[in-house]
Amino acid sequence: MYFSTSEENYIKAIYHLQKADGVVTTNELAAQLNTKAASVTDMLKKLKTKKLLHYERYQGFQLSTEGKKIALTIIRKHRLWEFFLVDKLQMGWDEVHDIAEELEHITSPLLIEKLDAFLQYPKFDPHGDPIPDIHGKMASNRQVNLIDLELNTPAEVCAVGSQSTELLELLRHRNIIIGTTLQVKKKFSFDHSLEIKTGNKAPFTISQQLAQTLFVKVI
Amino acid sequence: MYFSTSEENYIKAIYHLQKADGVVTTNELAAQLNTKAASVTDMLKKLKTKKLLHYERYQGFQLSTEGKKIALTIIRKHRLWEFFLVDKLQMGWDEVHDIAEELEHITSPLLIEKLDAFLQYPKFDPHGDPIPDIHGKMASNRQVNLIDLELNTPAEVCAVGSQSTELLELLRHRNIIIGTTLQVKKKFSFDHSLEIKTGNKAPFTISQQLAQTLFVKVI
DNA sequence: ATAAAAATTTAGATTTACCTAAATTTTATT
DNA sequence: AATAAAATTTAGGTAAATCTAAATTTTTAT
Repeated sequence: MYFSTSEENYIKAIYHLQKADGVVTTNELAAQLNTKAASVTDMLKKLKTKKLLHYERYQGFQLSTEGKKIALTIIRKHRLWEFFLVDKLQMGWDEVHDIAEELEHITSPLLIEKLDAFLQYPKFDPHGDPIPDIHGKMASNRQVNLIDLELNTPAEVCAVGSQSTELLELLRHRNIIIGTTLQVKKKFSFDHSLEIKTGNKAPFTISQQLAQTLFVKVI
Repeated sequence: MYFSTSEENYIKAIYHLQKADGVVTTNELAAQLNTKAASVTDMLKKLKTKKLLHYERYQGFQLSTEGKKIALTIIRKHRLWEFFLVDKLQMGWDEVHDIAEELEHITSPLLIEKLDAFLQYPKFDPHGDPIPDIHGKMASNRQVNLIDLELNTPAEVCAVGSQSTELLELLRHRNIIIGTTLQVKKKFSFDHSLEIKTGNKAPFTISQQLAQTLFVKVI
């Protein structure tokens, strides 16, 4: 089945958002794609008829198994191209994203397998994100300190740096447990505090001290 | 200025056709692009307002200087990617064209300069066609025997293999002189005769013997 | 529990790049 | 030179992916 560039961009964006929030909402997706909610609704209907999406109006949505499979092939292409651009063409890791956004829509599967072989089957892209293999399997993510987590990157809390009761009390208060999914929305350089978002709730702020004791894996 | 994939495909096709025929006609371009004459007319108007084309209705058309410049950047990208696919990814020279048709529309100029450097500034693509440099300059084409000229590739007659009066008489009859622009439209394996087209005229057939005495440069 | 606010969907337009069919212009032929 | 044929353009329409504005549904807050 053929997918347009626009369809592919929606599939990929839904994949990333549902990793963070479980279920995705129309406005959230519209914001992610810099488009309007009405346009999103149109595309959701289209993806539903193509059986890529579980969607009931007003109820949020998620990719189907087939949809996730498509998402992973696109992410695979994106990350392989990023690796190529940095490793072979000597570009900076910070200047390759937009180019890879275009390259990921090139259709030939043979091209991607040849590229993967040429690059010697890299496991991580230049940002540290794992590259799915041809079957969609990928290494689990590197564990990073919350302080180092990139903005708007969904991650899962996987370890804490201490077991002090004070820390655990604070975490309980913030509703953070091992396995909680979150993103950093802002970094304030004045005091290195972070604005955090978990699930669909309103963002809140945590201190540098707290962030330094938390370890996360990018999802 | 931004050009859509479709605009770029038209520009490139016009460039190749005008190399062969001097001036391009609507039906010719429609045939080349597998589309309809009416669609071509629409696009011609658009390219004219963008000042890429000299066009008066019913009178044929040609790229402007600016249009040619754009065409050369697209051809540059196409041929560099073909070189990459064959030289680095080990693909066959016969399986890279369609992939390069997609890759040539990737927009980043930095990408292309980095790619050119990575490939060590190749002068010819895997089909023997010269690769324009960043300024649009390219080596003159390799001289090949007409028998070996690829289908639908505009070429210019640049030498004959003998000066016999019989040959010259035949050439005069066929209206072929040094500098004549032609394309091979068909190859008949039964007797190795070729169907040839020059300018806007109806195609005609020439024998294997005649083709073997003619040398051409791809334009 | 209900009204206000927020989120989502529907309705109806717009732009790009196509198309078919009809009209027009050019070219070829008698 | 007139007319038939071929080429080209115009007119009007379609599908994809957007948009704005209005209507609907869900959520939130009193």
